[in-house]
Amino acid sequence: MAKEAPTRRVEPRKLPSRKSSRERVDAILNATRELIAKDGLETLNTNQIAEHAGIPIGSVYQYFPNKQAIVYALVQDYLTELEARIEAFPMEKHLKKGLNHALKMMSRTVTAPSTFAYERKLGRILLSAMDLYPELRELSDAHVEFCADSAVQHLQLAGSKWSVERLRKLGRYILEVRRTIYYAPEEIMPDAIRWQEAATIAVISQCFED
Amino acid sequence: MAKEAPTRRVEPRKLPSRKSSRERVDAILNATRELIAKDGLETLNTNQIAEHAGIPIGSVYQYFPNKQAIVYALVQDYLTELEARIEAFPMEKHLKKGLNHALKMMSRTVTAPSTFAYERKLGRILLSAMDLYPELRELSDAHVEFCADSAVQHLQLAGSKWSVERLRKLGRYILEVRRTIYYAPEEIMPDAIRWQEAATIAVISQCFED
Amino acid sequence: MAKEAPTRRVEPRKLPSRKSSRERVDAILNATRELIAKDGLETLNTNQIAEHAGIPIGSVYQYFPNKQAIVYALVQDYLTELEARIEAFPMEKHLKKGLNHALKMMSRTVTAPSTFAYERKLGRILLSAMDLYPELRELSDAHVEFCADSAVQHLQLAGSKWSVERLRKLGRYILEVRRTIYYAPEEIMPDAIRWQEAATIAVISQCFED
Amino acid sequence: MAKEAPTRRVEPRKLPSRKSSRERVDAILNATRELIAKDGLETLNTNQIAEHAGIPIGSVYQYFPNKQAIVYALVQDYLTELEARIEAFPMEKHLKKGLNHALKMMSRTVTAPSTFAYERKLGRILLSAMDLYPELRELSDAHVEFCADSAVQHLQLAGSKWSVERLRKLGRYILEVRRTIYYAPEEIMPDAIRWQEAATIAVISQCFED
DNA sequence: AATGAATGAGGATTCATTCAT
DNA sequence: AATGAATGAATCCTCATTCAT
Repeated sequence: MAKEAPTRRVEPRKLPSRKSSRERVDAILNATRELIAKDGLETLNTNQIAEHAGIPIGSVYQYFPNKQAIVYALVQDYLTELEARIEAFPMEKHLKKGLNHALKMMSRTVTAPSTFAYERKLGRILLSAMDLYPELRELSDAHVEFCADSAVQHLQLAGSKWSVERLRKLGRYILEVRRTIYYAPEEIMPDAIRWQEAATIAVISQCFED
Repeated sequence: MAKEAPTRRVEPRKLPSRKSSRERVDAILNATRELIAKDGLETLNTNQIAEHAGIPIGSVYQYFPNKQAIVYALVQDYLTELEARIEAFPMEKHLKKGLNHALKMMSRTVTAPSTFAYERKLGRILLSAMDLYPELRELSDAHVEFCADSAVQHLQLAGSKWSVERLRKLGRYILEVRRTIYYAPEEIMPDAIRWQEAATIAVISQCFED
Repeated sequence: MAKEAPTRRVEPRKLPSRKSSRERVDAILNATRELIAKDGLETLNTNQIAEHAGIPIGSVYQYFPNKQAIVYALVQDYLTELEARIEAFPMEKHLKKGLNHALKMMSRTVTAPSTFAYERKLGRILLSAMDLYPELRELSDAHVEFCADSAVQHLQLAGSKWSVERLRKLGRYILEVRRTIYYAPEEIMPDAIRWQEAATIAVISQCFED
Repeated sequence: MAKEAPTRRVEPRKLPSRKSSRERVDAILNATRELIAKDGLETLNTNQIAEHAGIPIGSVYQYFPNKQAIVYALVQDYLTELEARIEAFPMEKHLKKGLNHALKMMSRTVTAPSTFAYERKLGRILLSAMDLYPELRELSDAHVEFCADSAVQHLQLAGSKWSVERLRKLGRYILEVRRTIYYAPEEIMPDAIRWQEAATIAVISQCFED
């Protein structure tokens, strides 16, 4: 019989305070980012991370209780950055120029991907990882909550008459649409951003029409 | 130094001819599908697959040279099915009722996901796997080629004046948009399909406007 | 605890009588010879032998009860051939031209290796195998007996006054000397045969001097 | 088709520095020596080695990258010892008492085997292993080079007029002759050493006569 | 008799994590 | 606190041999 895959604790063992601690945590995270971008998640291993980061394996476990926690922190960092962008978007300001302008700007700043290919590739992998690893589900869920809430606020502010429940659903779907762009390969990149804008607006527009 | 993760051979060891062989291959693949849908890819192991399929481990290796090859076959099956749907779409017939109608139908039949939650979940995992496991990259690339080619044909048939190169790019992007729906969670499902339709059409429409 | 390495039965399962049976046995043995000469004994496996011989694996087990028996038969063939050469040596005839001449001729015909490099290489491997695989010990022992007995006869005939026990020991040692030549690499080959002759005679001469 | 047997890496994973590391490496090597002398190479397995050495299997792999590397180290140790004996032989000193005396002493000290039966048995197995396992070929080749070079030096010093090429060949052949004694069974042992001496000298003498 | 798919015990190797120093 | 050698459960995969067809 297949056993249940147990979910392990993922909180960092301690919050690094000394400067060198913060540096070490960053070294670990960056090494992990590079290894994941290079070889994927399947072959990732902690000794490799320590070696690549130039840090003894014992010290890695000083900062992270286990391997999952490293990937967890990576995803957390990533989502936090996305959420910061959403939080910072000044919907009111843009609404003054009209709904269309507001939607266009929101699409450009909130849903647009990094302009750096490396970050896009990493983002793509991290998003995939959230689907494959149960440990990351809680982060994913919290992010979904955040984005949905935020969407409700923004869209109500913009004048949508949809119910909160429906707007939340729409927010969750927009989140998925936004992923599209992370999955877009390099080769189609200048165009893809514009198409992404069109797709986002087409979806969002729904809640102003019905 | 991080070594290159070697890519392993993934062709099935032999083409099963006897009836029971085909059955066994199916049993292996189905067991794997269920285990993946249940616990994800990380904890998947060959002994578990064999046990779940009710087949001795040695027999698993009679049909597949290694563990990766099983996942590879799964993804291959999955993509083949998607491609069959694309190939079967009768664009000409729908064009008679106008471009808008044709696009809507294409979006509904070609880019819409299975109506079965289990298949959507599995699809979502397999799509993620393509990003995380280097062994699957070649399958992913071939699928992208197929879809891009197909898009060029359909869109030219529908009257787009864009160059082949541009249409190919668009085709590749649409492929990514379609993924959106696989990543859409159950809870937003009836609505999401309609939004998906809107997003797809918004993107495709671009090539008829410029 | 390390278990005793069990010795398995090694008699051929049946004596092949039909022509095609004999051919099949030869095909198996020759395939094995080639594989051993190519990759050594460690990686030798029965499925590989069957494939290389163009014979189904099931049929291999019709003629040999197990893998060891194949190698056993190979060594047996090889030793039988060496023994035939010894048995055929006409010591009396050569003695007529004197002891020195007899020793020289014996060295040339009895202890000289095949002139074919492939056979020398195979011989070298088979001789090594006799040291490494307990299953072959009995063949090796019997061969030693045969050679020692034969040496006693030949050397007494040639006039040695040593005791039978001592001559037997000498015979066993000569057998080892003869191995030398099988271990001689290609590159030194024309000369090595002459040196081999000198070494053999030097050893044999001992029993006529004391 | 028979595939090429791949040669695996055989360098020790790390050079042990701590005292206990060196002890562990020795424990592994000695356990392996005993198991090989007892049961041969065919049935040797890593778990057995670990158990016999009183060391966890994981630790075995801390010092050796794979099973082959252990045998490789064993053979290397063995050949190094043989080479040390050759390097230490004071040909000049012995030449003062004449060529015959020098050759006799060289044969006695350089080409004679250990007086310990256990070591002879192990040596015999290791020498056989060099023929059977492709991984050991490079060690064998290097040893041949060393011995041939050394022979050239010694024999030139002793006054041989042969060309370097010819002396090298002779050196390689003497190496093979020396093996004889390792293959000599226990029962003929006191005598065999003397016969070995005679054989060696007979061969070496060739290069002073022509 | 001939076949070759099926079997599963056995063996090599990895790697997350610990803990003695 | 910092280290990195040590651990052994876990997992992949092989292959000699059998036996149903």
